[in-house]
Amino acid sequence: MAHSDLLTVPFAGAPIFTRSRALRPTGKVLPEHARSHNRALVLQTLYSSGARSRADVSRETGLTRVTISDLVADLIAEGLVVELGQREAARPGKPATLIDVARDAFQIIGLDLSEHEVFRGAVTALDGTIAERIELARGGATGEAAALLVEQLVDRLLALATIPVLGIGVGSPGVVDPLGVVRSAPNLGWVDLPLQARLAARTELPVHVANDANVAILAEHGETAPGELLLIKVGHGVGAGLIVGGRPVIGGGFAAGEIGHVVVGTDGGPRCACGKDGCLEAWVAEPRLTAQLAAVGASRGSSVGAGDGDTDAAAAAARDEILREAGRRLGIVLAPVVGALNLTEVVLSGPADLLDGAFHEATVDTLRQRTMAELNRDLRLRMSEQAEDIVLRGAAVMVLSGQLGVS
Amino acid sequence: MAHSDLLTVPFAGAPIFTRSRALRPTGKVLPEHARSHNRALVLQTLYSSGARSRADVSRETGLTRVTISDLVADLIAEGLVVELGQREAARPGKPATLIDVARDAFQIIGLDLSEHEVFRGAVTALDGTIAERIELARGGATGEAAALLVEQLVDRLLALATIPVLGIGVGSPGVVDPLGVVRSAPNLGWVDLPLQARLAARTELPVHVANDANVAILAEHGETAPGELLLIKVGHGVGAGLIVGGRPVIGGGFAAGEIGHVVVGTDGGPRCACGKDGCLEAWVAEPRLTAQLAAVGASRGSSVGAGDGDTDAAAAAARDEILREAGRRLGIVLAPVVGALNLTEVVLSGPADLLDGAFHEATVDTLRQRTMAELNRDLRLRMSEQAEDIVLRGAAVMVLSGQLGVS
DNA sequence: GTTTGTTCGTAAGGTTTACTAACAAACGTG
DNA sequence: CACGTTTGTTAGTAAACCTTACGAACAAAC
Repeated sequence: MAHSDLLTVPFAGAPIFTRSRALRPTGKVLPEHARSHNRALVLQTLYSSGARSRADVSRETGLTRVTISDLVADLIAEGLVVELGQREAARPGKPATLIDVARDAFQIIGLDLSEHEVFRGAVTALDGTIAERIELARGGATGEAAALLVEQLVDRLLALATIPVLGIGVGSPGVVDPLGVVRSAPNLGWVDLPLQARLAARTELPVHVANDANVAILAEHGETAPGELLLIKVGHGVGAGLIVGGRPVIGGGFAAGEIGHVVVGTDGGPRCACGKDGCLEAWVAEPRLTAQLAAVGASRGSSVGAGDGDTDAAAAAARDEILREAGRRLGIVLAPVVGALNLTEVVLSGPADLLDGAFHEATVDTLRQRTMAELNRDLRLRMSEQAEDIVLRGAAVMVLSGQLGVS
Repeated sequence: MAHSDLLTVPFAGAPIFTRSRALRPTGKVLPEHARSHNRALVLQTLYSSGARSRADVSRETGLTRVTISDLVADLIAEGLVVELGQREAARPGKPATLIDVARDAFQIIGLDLSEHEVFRGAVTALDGTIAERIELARGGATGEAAALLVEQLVDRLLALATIPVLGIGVGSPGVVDPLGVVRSAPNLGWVDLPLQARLAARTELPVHVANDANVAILAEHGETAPGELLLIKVGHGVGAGLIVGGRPVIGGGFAAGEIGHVVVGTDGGPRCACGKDGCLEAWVAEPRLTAQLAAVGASRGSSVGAGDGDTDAAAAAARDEILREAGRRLGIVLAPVVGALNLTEVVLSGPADLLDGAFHEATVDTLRQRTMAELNRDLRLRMSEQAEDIVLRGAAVMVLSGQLGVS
């Protein structure tokens, strides 16, 4: 009973439910809402499975061919789906007319405001492929100046779009509420900035704004789609995005994933900018790591120099030790989260040259040592393969998901 | 747009969503499913608001009076709702006919298998009020013997029920999957025990089985119903129940909340039965605490003795220190979870004489010290008011929720 | 005592939605 | 070339909720 994920089916004596359904029905549901859901289901099916016939979609969704035809007619009329002509394959019966999401009819604009020095933006295809890219040096701008910079970035991206834009997705640092108000972003000096409303008013397009890590996890989730996923985003700060039960976690105060200032361990640690000792961010944020590495002389990137072998080896060992300790600290903080949520997959996103070696290993080892082995046997910790575009691509997914019900 | 919690509404150019909707539509939705949802909505409204007229329900739900009348007619025919006669109040207009959930027409059977020495069970009213109660000494029974004991308990409870039984709810220790198979419960020696199926076949009633802490949190959630809630259940072991985004968290391996064997801090700790040092359970499980308290001579419960004042005061101080340290350890483990999920409410369940003083204070203090103050300002940590019946009452809620869509 | 306005619950009819049944078109196969 | 298969559409039906309308019952005002 797949639909029980979405609707309660509360007959006395009815089959037992999966417990994934809503505990409290929140409002009425009309037949037209069911139709909207089925529309999204069709788009979802086409988007993830590629070009199909109406009959194929019917078989995959369980809806009848008639209903699919009807839904598809609406979608074609709206320009969201296109007919691609007849299927080539040699099969008995009337040849199928292939249909697909109108992948080339819309572009998406994505913004990544999470980096310290630059605001990044891109025009992408529906699948997240980046067509155009702009970086705008922030130059330390904060408050209204930073907001104006964002608007300028959007304007320039819109000018680069060659076809209609489906919507704008923004990954911002800080705490962002569901209405797209940046409640608090210390680095940018934003407090209660109605970014969604500002951009929507300016562009007259659908705009979605969310926390950068929560946006990034959408890019990751689009690929494998497990029910439980945690993404750790290491950059100027440390943030997390969470998907639990297949849904993004927002948090009671809209601050889910703000894990950077949780204290690690019980043995002190470096003094953090927030005043506490041993915050996760004080251990593993990028600036701190690079500074530490520089201090031991193992320069980041290529450590090739004129030094002799011994020095090189010693430097490499010192470098590994620093990264291993940082990875260990991340594992210490994650262990309770992994245990409590019984997570199956954790993804690391950030500079690969820092995270992808000793750091990664230490985090895995620490997680395994500090959680119950039998329960978390199939826990996977991996590096994100999305590199620096993860927020931009996640922003595209956010728009796609929000506007079409597709991911 | 309250319905967007349950159904996607994916028009291009449609209003911005709350992000609480499903990311991936999981299956088709038919009008009849909408009807089921609305049925549950009516029951929910009546259950939580008490006796109302059809017109009242119409106003509260947003459905028309006609539709409510139709749904209520069905529910009355099935015996789930009853008419109570006319409203007394002096108001203009035709007097309303009050209707309510048939609170006296069904009982629920709840089982709590989480205690070490006894299996507890109860016959409750729909609201969780306990009508009859049975405790069965386990006597160290494990495996099939323990399963037979559960069946015996159910039989005896069914015999005590005076009216039809809506269903059976079971809170079991260990890992329980959504189909009610106890995947693993070391204390009871259960591995892949299909408890739900066995009891359902034996009684021909709807049966719901879940982990004890996940059941307990339903009892707590019924009262305040915030979106995010964490319950820590301290007993022979330590377990947690989680509600995130209004939904119970199950976990990728169905082991969400199994936090007892997560290692606390970075300074070692007592050796745990699982072989690791410093597991949460080794710090704060009830047997360990009582043993420690006994060792310093501050006997649990009344510490009144023949000793002089100084000794008493010293013993009390030692006792407080033990509890404070345990509470601190709990706070250390919870801080990352609270931070990552941005939880608003944490509930402690267990022996109040252990948890409700220094322990509680230390946990709160530690949580505040180790998380970001601004984000978790409105975090509340409180003792459960449900005492020992929390699992039994949660089991009733689980049945109510599963069978009627009501909580 | 009558009138007026309000409220309740129901009845009738319409719209939306997805279903079943049936069919024409188009193709491969024997 | 006849036949079976597959596709997509047409036609009709059932379910679910809506709007509109109405009788019944009551309070308040006259």
